[in-house]
Amino acid sequence: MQNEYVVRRRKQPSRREREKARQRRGMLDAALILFSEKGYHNVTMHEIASKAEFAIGTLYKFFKNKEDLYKALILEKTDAFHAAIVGAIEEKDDEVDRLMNYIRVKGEIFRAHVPLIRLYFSEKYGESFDLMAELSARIRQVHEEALNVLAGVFESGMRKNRFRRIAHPHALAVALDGITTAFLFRWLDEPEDQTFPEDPEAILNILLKGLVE
Amino acid sequence: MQNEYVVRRRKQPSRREREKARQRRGMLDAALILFSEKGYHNVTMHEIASKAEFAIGTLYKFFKNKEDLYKALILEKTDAFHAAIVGAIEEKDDEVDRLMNYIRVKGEIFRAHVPLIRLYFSEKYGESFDLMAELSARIRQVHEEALNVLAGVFESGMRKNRFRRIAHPHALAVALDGITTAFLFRWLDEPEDQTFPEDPEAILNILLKGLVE
Amino acid sequence: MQNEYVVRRRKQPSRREREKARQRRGMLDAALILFSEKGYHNVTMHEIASKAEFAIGTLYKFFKNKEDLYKALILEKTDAFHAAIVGAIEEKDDEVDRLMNYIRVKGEIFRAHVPLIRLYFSEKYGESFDLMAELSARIRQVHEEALNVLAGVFESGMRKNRFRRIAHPHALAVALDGITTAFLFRWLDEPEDQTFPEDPEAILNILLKGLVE
Amino acid sequence: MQNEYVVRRRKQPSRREREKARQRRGMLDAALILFSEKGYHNVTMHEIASKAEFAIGTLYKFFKNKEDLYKALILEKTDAFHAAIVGAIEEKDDEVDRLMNYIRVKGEIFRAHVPLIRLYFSEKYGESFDLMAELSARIRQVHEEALNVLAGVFESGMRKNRFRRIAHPHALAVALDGITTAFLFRWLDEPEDQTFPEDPEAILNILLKGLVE
DNA sequence: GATGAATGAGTTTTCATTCAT
DNA sequence: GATGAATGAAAACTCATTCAT
Repeated sequence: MQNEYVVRRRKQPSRREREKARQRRGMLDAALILFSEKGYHNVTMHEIASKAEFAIGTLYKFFKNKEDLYKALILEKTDAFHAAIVGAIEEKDDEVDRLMNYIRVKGEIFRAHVPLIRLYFSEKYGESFDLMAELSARIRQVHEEALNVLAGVFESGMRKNRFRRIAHPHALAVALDGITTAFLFRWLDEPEDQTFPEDPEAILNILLKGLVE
Repeated sequence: MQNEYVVRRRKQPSRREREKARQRRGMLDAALILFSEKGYHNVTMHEIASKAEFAIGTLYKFFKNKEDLYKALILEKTDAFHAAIVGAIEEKDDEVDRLMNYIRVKGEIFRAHVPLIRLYFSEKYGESFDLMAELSARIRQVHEEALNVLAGVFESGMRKNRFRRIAHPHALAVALDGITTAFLFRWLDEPEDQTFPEDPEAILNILLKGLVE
Repeated sequence: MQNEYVVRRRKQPSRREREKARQRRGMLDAALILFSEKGYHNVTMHEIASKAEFAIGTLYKFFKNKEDLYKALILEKTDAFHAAIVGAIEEKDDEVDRLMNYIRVKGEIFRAHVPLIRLYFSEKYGESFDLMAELSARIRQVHEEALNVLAGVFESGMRKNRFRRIAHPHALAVALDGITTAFLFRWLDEPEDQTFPEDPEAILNILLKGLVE
Repeated sequence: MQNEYVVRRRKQPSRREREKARQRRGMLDAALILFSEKGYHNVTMHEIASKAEFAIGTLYKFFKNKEDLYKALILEKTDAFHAAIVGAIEEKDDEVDRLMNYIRVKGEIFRAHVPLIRLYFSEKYGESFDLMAELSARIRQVHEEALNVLAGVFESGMRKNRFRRIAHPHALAVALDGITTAFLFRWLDEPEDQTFPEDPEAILNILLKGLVE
C-alpha cells in the first residue's frame, strides 16, 4: 500500500508538486550562480530571492534558512556527481577501461561545473565550523564511497593479476584520486598549459608505468 | 660604522622591537586558532583581540583591517612552508632521496600545522572573490615554484637515465604533489586508518613502480 | 485615459503610499529635533530611529545613510521656504507691499521653524567639507534665486521712479536680506528684547528713509 | 604687591613661559588650519598633534580635551576681532567716519580670515548643543558689545542731529551689522561679483540715504 | 616633562529572519 | 499561500583620552 503510493507519487507527481519542484529548482539555480560568483558570505538572501524572482518570504518557505539552502545546493550536486562517477566506473568491464572512464568523467564534471567545484572543495578542505559540520560529513562520506568503488577496481585487477600488488588497493584509489584532482586544479588555474595531459590515458599511465628503469 | 650599527640591529632588535614582534605573534596565533576553528567569516575582530588579550584598538594598530590580518596570517606561513619544502628537496643529492625528503617534510609540516593547512586549502580552492584575489595569487605562485623545483628533480633523474620518460617532468611533479596531498588529507580525516602508508618510501613507490605487470 | 489615471493617482495616493509618507515624515521630524538640539555629529542613527519609534533597519530602508537623511531634511525645507518667500513677494502688486510681505513671511517662517533655521544657517555658513558640498550648493542656489526676485522688486520700483537709484537693485536685495536676517537672529537670541522692531514696516523703513538729515 | 608681580610677569615672562606660549601657538595654528579645512568633527587629535609636531600627550598637557582646544581657538580670535572692530570705531571722531571705519575693518578681518570666519559663523548660528554652549554664549556677548558700541555711534549722531531718529539706535546697529555681514558673505561666495559694493561708503549709503523719493 | 602605546566605548551599517496582510 | 515591510542583533572600525616609561 505504502509502496504503491510511493510508486504512484514517483510516476505522477501532482501538478502542484511539479510546480513546487520547478520553483525550488529556480531558487537553487539562482543561488548557485550567486554563491559561486561571490562566495557564500557575500550573497544575501534578498539577492537570491530577487534573482530567482520570488519574494523573500517564499524563499523561506522552501529553505528554513540560508545555511539550509546552501546545504541543499551542495548535497544535491554532491550526490549527482557521485552517482555519475560511480556510474562511469561501473559502465565498463575491463579494469583499465574503468579507471580511464573514471578519469574522463571526473574531468568532464570538473570542467562543466567549475564554480560549484570551487565551492565543493572549499567546503571539503576548508572551514569545518560547526554550522557546516553535517555538510562536510556527508561530502566525506560520499567521497569515501567513491574511493571504495575505485579501490574495488584495483583489487579486482590484482586478483586477476593484471595489476601488481605494489600497494594496498585503497591506497591506490587515494593516489589516483589525488593525481586527477591535482591535474584538474592545475587546468582550472591555467587552462592553456601545454604540459597538462588532458587525456585520461596519459594520466593513468603515470600510475601504471613505474618511473624507475 | 653605520653599517656595523645596522648589522647589530638586525642581530639584536631593540627590546621595543622584540616586544612588538611578540605581540604580533600573539595576535596571529589567536587569529589562527579562531579562524581554523570557525572560519574567517565566523570570527569577529573582538574575539581575536579578546583571545590574544589585547584591546580591539591595539589589534587595529597592528593590522589595518580584518582582511589584512588574515592575509598576514596566510602569507607568513605560506612563505615559511615553501622555504622548508624547497629546502628539503635541495638538501639531498640523489634524486630519489630528494623526492623522499620532499614527501617526508611535507608530511611533517602538514601534521604540525593542521589548522593552518585547512585554512590554506580553503583559500587555495575556495571562494576567489576580489578581496582575497591578491592572496590567492601569491599562494598559487609559491605553489608553482615548488612544483618547478620538483619538476627539476624529475628532469635531472631523466637526464641521468635514472627515471624513464613516461611523462613530462612537470606533469610528474603535479602527480606527486597530488598523491601526497591526497594521502595527507586522508590522514587528516582519519588519522588512525591503517591502510594509509605513512612512510615516504611507500608513497613514492606508487609512482616509481608501475602497476601493470 | 492614462492621463486621467495619473492625475487621479496624484490626487489620491494609495493607502500604502500615504502610510509611507507618514512614516518618512515621522523620521524626518525626529531627526530635525535631535539635530537641532545636539548637532549633526552628536546624534546617532539609533537615537533618531528610537525617537521616531522605528527599528534602525527601517530607518535605513528610507534613507540610505545618515548623510542622505540629513540632506533630505534640509533640502525639503529649503525648497518649501523658498517657494513661500517667492510666493509672498509675488502675491502683491505694489513694490512696497511686496517688500513688506517678504519681511513678514520670512519672519513667520523663521519663528515657526527655529530649530531648522539654526540647522540651515550652520550649514550655509558652516563647515563645507566634501560630504555636504552638494547640499551647500543647492542652498546657495535657492538663496540666490530669492535675492534675484527681491532685486526685481527694487528694479521695478526704480523704473517707476518710486525708488531712488541709490544702489544697484541686487545690492539692495542683499542689504534687505541682511537686515531682516540680522533682526530675526536677534529675536531668536532674545525674543523679549523691546528695541527690536517686530513689524515689517519698521524694518523696511530703515532702508527706505535715509538717516542723514 | 600682587599688582607689581603681575606687571613684572607681563613685561618679562620667563624663558620657560615664552617657550610654552610658542608651543601653544603652534598647536592652535595647526588646529586652525585643520579645523577650517575639514571641520571640527573631521579632524582628529592625532592629526593636530602630528601637524604641530608634538606628541599627542603633549597636546593634552596644553588643552584638557578636544573641545577645550577648539574653544581656546575660537575665543582667542573672537576677542582679537572684537578688539579690532571696537578699536576701528573709536579711532575716528566723526560719526560717519566711525561707521565707515567699522565697515572697512570688518571687511578686512573677514577677507583675511575666511576659514576662521566660517567656523565662527557656524558656531554663532549653528548647533547650540550643550558642549559648546559656553562658547556660543561668549560669542554672543562679544557680538552684543560690538552692537552697543555701534549703537552708541548712532545715538551720538542723533543727539547732534546729524542722524534722523528713524529707528532706535540699537536697531540701526543691528541693521548695519546685518547689511555688512550679508555683503561679506556674498563676497565670500562669489568674490568676483561686480554688483557687490566693496567700498565702505557705498554700503553705508544704503543705510544713510532713504530709497523713497 | 614629554612621549606614544594601549584602551574600549561608541558609531554606522548590514542582513537573516519573521509575521501581519 | 505569497508577499515584503519591519526588525534588531551583530560586526567592523575609529578616535578621544590615559598613563607607564
